[in-house]
Order: sequence, then C-alpha cells, then structure tokens
Amino acid sequence: MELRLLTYVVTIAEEGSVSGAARRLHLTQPTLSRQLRELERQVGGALFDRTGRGLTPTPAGEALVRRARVVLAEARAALDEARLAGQGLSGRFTVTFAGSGINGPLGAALGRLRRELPRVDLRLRESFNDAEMSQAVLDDHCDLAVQRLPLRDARLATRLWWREPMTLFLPEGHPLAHGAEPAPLSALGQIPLVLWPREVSPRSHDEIIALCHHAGVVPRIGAEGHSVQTLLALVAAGFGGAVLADSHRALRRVGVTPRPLAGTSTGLYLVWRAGDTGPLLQRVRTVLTELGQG
Amino acid sequence: MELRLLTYVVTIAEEGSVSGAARRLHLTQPTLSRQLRELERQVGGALFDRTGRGLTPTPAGEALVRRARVVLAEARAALDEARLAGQGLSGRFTVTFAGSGINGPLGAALGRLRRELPRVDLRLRESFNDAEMSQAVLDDHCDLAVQRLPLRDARLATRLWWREPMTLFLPEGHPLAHGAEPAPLSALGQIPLVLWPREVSPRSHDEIIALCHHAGVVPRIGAEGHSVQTLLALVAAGFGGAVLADSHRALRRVGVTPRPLAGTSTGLYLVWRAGDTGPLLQRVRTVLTELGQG
DNA sequence: TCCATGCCATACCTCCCAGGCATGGCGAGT
DNA sequence: ACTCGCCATGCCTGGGAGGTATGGCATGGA
Repeated sequence: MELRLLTYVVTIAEEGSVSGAARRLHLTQPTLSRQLRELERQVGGALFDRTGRGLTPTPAGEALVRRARVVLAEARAALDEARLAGQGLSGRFTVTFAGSGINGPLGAALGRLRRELPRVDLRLRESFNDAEMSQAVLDDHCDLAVQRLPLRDARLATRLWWREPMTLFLPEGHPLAHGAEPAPLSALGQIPLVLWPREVSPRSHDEIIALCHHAGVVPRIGAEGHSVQTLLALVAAGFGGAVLADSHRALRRVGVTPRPLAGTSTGLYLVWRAGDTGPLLQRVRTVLTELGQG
Repeated sequence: MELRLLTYVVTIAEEGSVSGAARRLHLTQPTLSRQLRELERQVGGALFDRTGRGLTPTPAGEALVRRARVVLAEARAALDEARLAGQGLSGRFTVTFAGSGINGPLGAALGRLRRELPRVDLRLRESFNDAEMSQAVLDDHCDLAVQRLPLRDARLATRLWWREPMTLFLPEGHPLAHGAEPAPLSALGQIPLVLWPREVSPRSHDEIIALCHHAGVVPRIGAEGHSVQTLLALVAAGFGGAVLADSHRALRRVGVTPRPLAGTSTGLYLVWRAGDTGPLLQRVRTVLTELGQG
C-alpha cells in the first residue's frame, strides 16, 4: 500500500467524483478509476457506491478516508521534522549547567535558546559537580555542559564562554563593604567565610581555600549552605562573607553588599563530545557564542 | 514520498546496514542504497552517517525513523479498519431504544452487541417517545430504533422483534394479586392505575386507557410517575396498579406482585432506514434477530 | 604488510506498472 | 430521443524500481 493511493481516495471523497478528483490531481479519469479499483481490491470491499452520477463513500470508505487524512498529515510532518532536524532546528537537546552560573548571562542564554529553537525539545539539568557534568556529556546523557572547570579528556571539546571576577558578598555595613573598587585578596582574612560544603561542590570549595592560601591568609569557616540563596541568607545574617561569581550580584539580596576580589577570575566553559558533529549542537553553540564573552 | 521509502529507512535503521536491510526486505543492496539516496535527496540532507562499516543515523535520520514507524503503523491500521468496516465489524452505530424495553431481553441484546462487536463504537440513546425515535432514524441521528409502535413511513423498514403480554403490577396483598393465572381485563376497573404522564409517553398512556375502554371499565388514575422505578414504588406504596410490559417483572420490586393481563400483548420493533444497506446495520440486525422472538 | 572479507556506491540493463488515450456503457436531465 | 457527464475497459508508453556486475574502502587476521 502506498501513500499515493491514500491521497487519491481522499481526493475522490472530497470531490465526490473520480473525474473531479482527476482534474484536481492533474491525472486522467481512467487512471484514477483504475487506482481506486486497486485500493478496493486491497481492502477487499467497495469503498464507494457508484450511484450513476458521482460516488458516495461506503462505511469502509469513510473509515479509510478519515484515517488516510491522518496518515498523510503524519507523513508530511515526518519529512518536515527530518528536514528541520537536519538543520538543527528540531530534535532533543540536553544541557547540563553549573548552578553557580544561572544567575549570570547563562540564564539569559538558555532563554534565548528556547526562543530561537522553539521546535527543539530543550532539556536542562542543573548540577554543582564539574566532573559529573563532563562525565554526563561523555556518557551521552547530555549534549552540552556549561560548567566551571571541565574534565581533561581527549574525547571532550571545550571552549571558554564567559569570564568574570570572583566577588566577595559581604554583610551590609561590614567595614569591608565600604568602597566601590575591588578588594585585595587579603580581605579574605578579615571575615569568616560562608561556603558550600565540600561534598556538594568540591571544586568551588577547594578553589576558595586555595585563594586564601595564595593570599597568605588562613580561612575561617563561618557557615556552610547548600544553595546560593542559603549562602546569601547566611551572609545577610552576619555569619561571614561568601565568595561567588560576580554575576550573582543580580540577586540583589537584601542585607548583602558585593565587592569584587582584585586579581581573581572564574570562567564558564562549553563542553561537548569532540566527535559530535550534529547540526543541533552546531546551532546551539552558535547561539550561545553570540551571547558569550571570552 | 511513498510508504515504501519509509519502510526502507526504518529497516535500514533497525539493521544498521544497507545490506542487512536488503536481505530482510528481499532486495539487493544496490537498489536499497539508491532508494535511501533518493529519500535523502527529498529530505535535503543525510539521514545516516556512512562509517565504513554499516551506517548510524544522523539526528535527521533518527527523527524520521521515529515518525516513520508511527506513519507505517497508522497506515496499516487504516487499511485494517477499512476492512473491518466493510464487514460491519467497525465504525459507529447509534441505537435508540424504548426505555420500557430495557428490563427485558433488550438489555441482554445490547450487551451481546457490545461483546460481539467490540471494535464498533456503539452509542445508545434511551427515549420514551415512539415518534421521536422513528424520526431520529429518519433524520440519520440514529441507525436503528428498538421501540413499541414505529412511525408509518415508506422510508422506514420495520420488523417485529419481541412480543410479550402486558402485565398488571399490583401492591402485594391486594386481592387481585392472588392467583397465578392471567387476570381478566376487567381487573383494570378494580384498582386505580399508576401511569406515565401523557406528555412523557403518550403512546403508553393512551394504550392503557384504550385497554380500559376495550374492557368496558372507566379508568381511575391513582398516581403518575416519570420512570419505571417511580411507578413501581407508587404501586408498592398502595397508590394503585401499573400496566407495563411483562418483562419488567425482572425488577422484582419489593411489595409488588405482577400478574399478566389476559389477551394483551405489546411488541418491540426494529426500525431502520429502508435505504440503509450498510454492513454494520446488517450485522447488528443479525445479532439482534438471534435473540429476538416474533 | 598484505590479503580476505564485508560493506557501500556506481553503471548499466530490464521489466513492471502508473499514467495517458480512445472508446463504450449508463444514468440523468432536456 | 438526444445529449451530456460520468465511470469502466482495452491498449499503449515511459519512467523508475529493481536486478547484475563491478569497484572502492574500511576492518581484521595471518
């Protein structure tokens, strides 16, 4: 059975006559007549009653026409979707991203992706663990990771997407909070730190401790929190200062004053499978690159 | 685009190779290779990556294969349904029936229909008005009516399906309730009657009044009720006796004793459009006829 | 390293069938 | 009775689906 026969039977039903349908299909009436017979042979019964003038569908004909319309629409849609998928405009795409980046330009970038690729089933997975994100890409659970420090692996391609200073988020009114210019690293010794628990985000934790050692100060832990909103709440409550990517200032938490740390920087990297040449990945990278800054 | 190409692409994806698919399809590898190219030309992009050994689908290929499976299944289903519809085993069928018949064999018959024609979308509409039921058939709102007295109309075909006596339903302990043999018609003069309101079921109301006149007695109205269950409740409460088709004794209402009326009978008729030669109607009539009794 | 093996692509051929043309039968309206 | 429009049938043709032969290429083992 072929779609051709289905379009014929649908047209015949719509026109109510073989010759009318033949005109619409740019065929001759005998051809169509014969094709209709062939379909009726396959179905094993009449699809139309020949009533002298024109044809009226039998119950079998009506059932077939009703379903044929669906099949034809589905077939068209299948081709269309394949075309779109070939251009990276359709399909499924899973992004895993660092939760610590979502308050910065990453949030806007993901929104832009959704708007520019409306027919793409875009799935997002937040994570706090860099190794886990890279691994998810390697394991084909995700197509792209946007994360801090990617795993070093020949099977992974990476590109720096965003760079910004680390910023010390201070309790409002704290002596360090005065002055708009960046604070020296030594400031880390003048206030207890509010950190992620190491088991939640080891890289972030270790990086901040390393910063302290680099500045020659011994870190004091004021409190630990499992989310950015908790960290900032603890800062506002006076437990200490939190070191986060500068873009978190977008939160404007009441009772918290941000002050960049001189000489620091943190980055967000795009990470994908080196072998992945899918058009969807290309397009996603293009959109993201437009919004990023090395 | 033809279904043939879709089956090819699905098979190729399943086999992971053109030659494997060719074996399964009883084709040669070059033919299949060329057909795949043709489909890729129509889609406007590659559907598979040629990786030396075998093929792996591109995103476009995966999307197409996923949808092609649906299309193929739908197409098969369309043909199947048309075949079934041609044999009267599929489609939609609407029956309107006299509510006064549902406690008799009609209930069982409708259940049998549902079981024997499981793929038919069987719709039921109860009614109490004979003219309305016949009219619904004429107007093509229903395909079959099972009713008391059909409209006389050349466009309608009718057949007596069931015949049974009218039965007087009496309050338990009433003098007339003694004796198993049919009661004479004159019994209608010895007890007030519990009737349908004339506006609800004019035929039924008039028929009972006519019975009384025929017996030479003047009917007394004890009460009126809008449903069989109300009528019987009123009988049990002692308001009088109700005249109903004998099969209502299946209700075994507490406090009510049935006693047939000698010399009476009432029938249920099948009514359909004389011009309706649909296989579904044929089959429904066949099933019903097996269970009926003239 | 070289051959064997199995895969896909291309070139060429054949034959089937979709589609065209001519014609005949038939019902409906004038 | 005539005509018009419709469907069915017979016959013919051309394009394309499918087959055969062959070559290129990657993989894997001696």
